[in-house]
Amino acid sequence: MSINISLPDGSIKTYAKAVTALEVATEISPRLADAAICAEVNGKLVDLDHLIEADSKLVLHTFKTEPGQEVYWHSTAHLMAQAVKQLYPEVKVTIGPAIEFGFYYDFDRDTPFTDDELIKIEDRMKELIKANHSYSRRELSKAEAMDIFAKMNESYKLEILAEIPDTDVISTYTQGDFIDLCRGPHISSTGKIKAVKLLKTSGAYWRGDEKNKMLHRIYGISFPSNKELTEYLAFLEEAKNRDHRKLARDLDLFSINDEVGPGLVLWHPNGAMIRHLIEAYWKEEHLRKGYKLVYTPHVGRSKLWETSGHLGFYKENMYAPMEIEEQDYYIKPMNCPFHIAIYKANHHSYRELPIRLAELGTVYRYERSGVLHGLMRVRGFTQDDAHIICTPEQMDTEVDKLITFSLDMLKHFGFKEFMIYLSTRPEGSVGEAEDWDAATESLRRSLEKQGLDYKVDEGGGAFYGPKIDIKIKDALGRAWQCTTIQFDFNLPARFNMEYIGADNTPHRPYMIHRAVLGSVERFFATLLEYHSGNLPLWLCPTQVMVIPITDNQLEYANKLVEKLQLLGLRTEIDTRGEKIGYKIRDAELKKIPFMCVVGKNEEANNFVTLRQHTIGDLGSMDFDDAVKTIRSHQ
RNA sequence: GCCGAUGUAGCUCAAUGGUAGAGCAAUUGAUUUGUAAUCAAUAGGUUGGGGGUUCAAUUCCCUUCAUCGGCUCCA
Repeated sequence: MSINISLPDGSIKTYAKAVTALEVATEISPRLADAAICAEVNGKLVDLDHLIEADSKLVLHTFKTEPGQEVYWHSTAHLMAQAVKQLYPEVKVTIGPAIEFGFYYDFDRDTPFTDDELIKIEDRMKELIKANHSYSRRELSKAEAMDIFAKMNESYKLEILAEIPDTDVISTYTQGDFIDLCRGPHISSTGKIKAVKLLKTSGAYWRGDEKNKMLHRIYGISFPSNKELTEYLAFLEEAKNRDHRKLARDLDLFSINDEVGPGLVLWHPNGAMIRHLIEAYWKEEHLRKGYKLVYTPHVGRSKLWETSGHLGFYKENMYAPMEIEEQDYYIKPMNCPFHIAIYKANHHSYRELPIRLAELGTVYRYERSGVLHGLMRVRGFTQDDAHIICTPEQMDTEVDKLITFSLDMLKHFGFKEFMIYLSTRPEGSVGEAEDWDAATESLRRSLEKQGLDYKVDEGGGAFYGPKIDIKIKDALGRAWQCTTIQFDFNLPARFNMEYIGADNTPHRPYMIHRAVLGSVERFFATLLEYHSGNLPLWLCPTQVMVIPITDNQLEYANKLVEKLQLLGLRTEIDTRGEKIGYKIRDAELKKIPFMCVVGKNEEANNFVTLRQHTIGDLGSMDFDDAVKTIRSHQ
């Protein structure tokens, strides 16, 4: 009897008896065997020393694949736990998974880990790497496992074990003197970890629930080479420079003032100009796509929020009411009830639908103090909100249009990569099953029809309807949610929304709640970080800086400014008595896309010398060519 | 909210119990400059707020506010 092992390239290797994944790898190439982290046999991740006893499909994972990275980091987490247990035996271990970048491990101990302790732990890890302990898997019964961890007094492991069905195979992994309950797989030995760095500590609740005990978490990362670690640390440094909060200070875009209040944004002239340009474009596009713009108040009577249900399910995010003439008014956390009120101000025939109401609606939500973050998470923000009210027959077309519209708009701002999620019905939802199904299928159909890659988040929808979320990936690989397209089966019923059908009887319309940018604040922050502050020309508050070399060119320079401004180019002039290098440096640091340098030569020939941000001197040319060059970047 | 760190001039940062400093920015003056920083002078502070210990607090303690990093990712 022979065993056939098929590899991803289509080739098949035949063996007379059972072989390990590592043996197969070694046969292919010693380098692969060295780089291999784990194996995938018939879709199941296993250790490299896993014995293959029947015909199988085999994939070998290195650090270059996602499963490979995950296993590598997970094994490093075990290594860290080993180091911690050696240094601080009284600490109890809990869990330590791999995450998107690196890993963490949560420990139960009275005091947090200090920076000095982190260094000690890292040093111990390096010693353990040198010792090159192998990770060995052992399968055992639940009772045996309970016995082992009870003796070690590892109560969290016992808690985890207690939840595993008795019939499941339990496995432990041991390296050196450290044993951990773990499904695996793992790398073959600690020596495979070449570069490791512990990054930060933090508090984290046991199982993420704030009712549970707070544990102490250590985050870290590891790589198969020092070079990769150095590159990763440089990448973190780069991320810091791109942080929208830093860019906002450098470019004077916005600030958040202690006296005004946390999470409340002050838009400075430069930031406000960019915002204005975003909003103007947004409005124009919406009008072009058949939306009607509306404006609604910032507060509404408690009755409205009772009807909408927000006082029931959203109260903890709402601010305390203010009393006006013995009536409670709430500042709005959402725009929907107002848009519905506009819809309901008139009777509607099916002939009028779809109705698309759009508003840049500013809302206020209570966010817990610990979660505020620059413009990404604030307490007062403006949603680019719209509500589409349509008949069931129109639903498909509307969803289809929405997805196209959203992606087109995001692309216009320079974004290229998107992550799309379809979230389906959660438990405890409201609305009819057939409505949910119809809406979910409509969303799915549109995604399929447009050939878009998407992930399904089963049960991840809002309680009132299924949704599509589009997240933007920035240059550093971080994802930010922008677009959300959500069906709502709650509010139309609560507000008793209707239209008169062709049959002359009232019908309940479908309502789609959507935001393309998400919120202007978050979108602005994402945009800044994505472009590293080098915004597309059409969004720059100052597009051209005119730089006269000496005061003798002031008149010529001022005329130039006037001409550029007349053409609609946002132009400033730097008349300070500084040297040209100084003024250029200043304009470069402010990330102004174009500089017009004018001296006596330019004046004599009626020329300008153009310089482009980050590119440099573009040479002398006449005015029209300069404008043409600038506009070519529009 | 919880855990930890931080809070000194507009910005970036010094000063470990004994009169709070620097660079950049700002203001003034000189310089009129050719592609990423000209020189000099001046001004700028209740060291986040409040309380305490001390002869003396930016420094030690308490409290409060804010900022930063975390708090879903199943052994």
